[in-house]
Amino acid sequence: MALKYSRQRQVIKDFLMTRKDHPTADTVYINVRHEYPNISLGTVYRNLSLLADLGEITRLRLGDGVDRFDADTSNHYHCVCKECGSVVDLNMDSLDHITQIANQHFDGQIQGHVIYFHGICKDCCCKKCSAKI
Amino acid sequence: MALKYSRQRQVIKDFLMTRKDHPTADTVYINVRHEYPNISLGTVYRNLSLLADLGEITRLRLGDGVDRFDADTSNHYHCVCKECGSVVDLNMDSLDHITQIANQHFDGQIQGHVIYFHGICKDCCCKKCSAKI
DNA sequence: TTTAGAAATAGTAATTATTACTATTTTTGA
DNA sequence: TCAAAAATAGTAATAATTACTATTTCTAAA
Repeated sequence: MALKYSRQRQVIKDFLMTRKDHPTADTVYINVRHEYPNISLGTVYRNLSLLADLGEITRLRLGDGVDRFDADTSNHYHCVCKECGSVVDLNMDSLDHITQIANQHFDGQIQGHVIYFHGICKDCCCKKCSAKI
Repeated sequence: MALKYSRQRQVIKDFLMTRKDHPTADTVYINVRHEYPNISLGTVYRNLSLLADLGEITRLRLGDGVDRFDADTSNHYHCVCKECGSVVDLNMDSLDHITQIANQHFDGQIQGHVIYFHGICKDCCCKKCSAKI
């Protein structure tokens, strides 16, 4: 039951810390293979889940059926670009008050919320503008 | 391309309108079979997607990897019970202001948001209370 | 330093939700 | 009534993820 060190887990976490684009398990797998060629996909999934359970990374579920992972565990939100599908960080204060509002309209007990935003990312906005020129 | 009537689609929608618990495609399938025994699962999926695209029902994605469907298309939120997994309606005003707040912290253009709450539903709250007596 | 047992791995198979395919049936407008 | 378009049932395929198992790695204690 005790956690043991594994080089694979370390490589997975190190890789995730270099990325700000919230990669999927498959993307982690493809990239980590560059420096650890015979790591298995199951190992990537198992360690991403383990790290998420430990709170060392965050699992993002943005409704498209694929889990994404974020090495930044600080409290922040995300925006999904409808044009390119990218997931961009949104650094803003936690919207805790909406949990309070929800509780006033609910018979049980509300403990938290999940939010993600959707729209158009900076890059796709720029592309649209220059296309109009 | 023109939409044609289908009895199966009608039965699916009629069933969904009787339910307030946001059933999954499989739950719809199992129940609709009672009155339409040889309907196929593919037909249920296709029609739920079609009805959602038409805006006649709403598709809910609550991060557990299973789509749920709601015949109530009015603007409201949902709470997922961590004890029993039920999905309960939360009738409260739309939290449009958070989209504005998010836009102030984002370089692109935010157009909307998805929220769901999690906590303990009324029934599970009651069970916990009576267990303590 | 050796070693034994626990934990982790690689590789593969299985699972689950969903979509795609196709021959047949149903719907509907002329 | 009839023909083309749309929908269906039944089956196969897909995609993401989890489970299984023999082997390897890690680590604490001798």
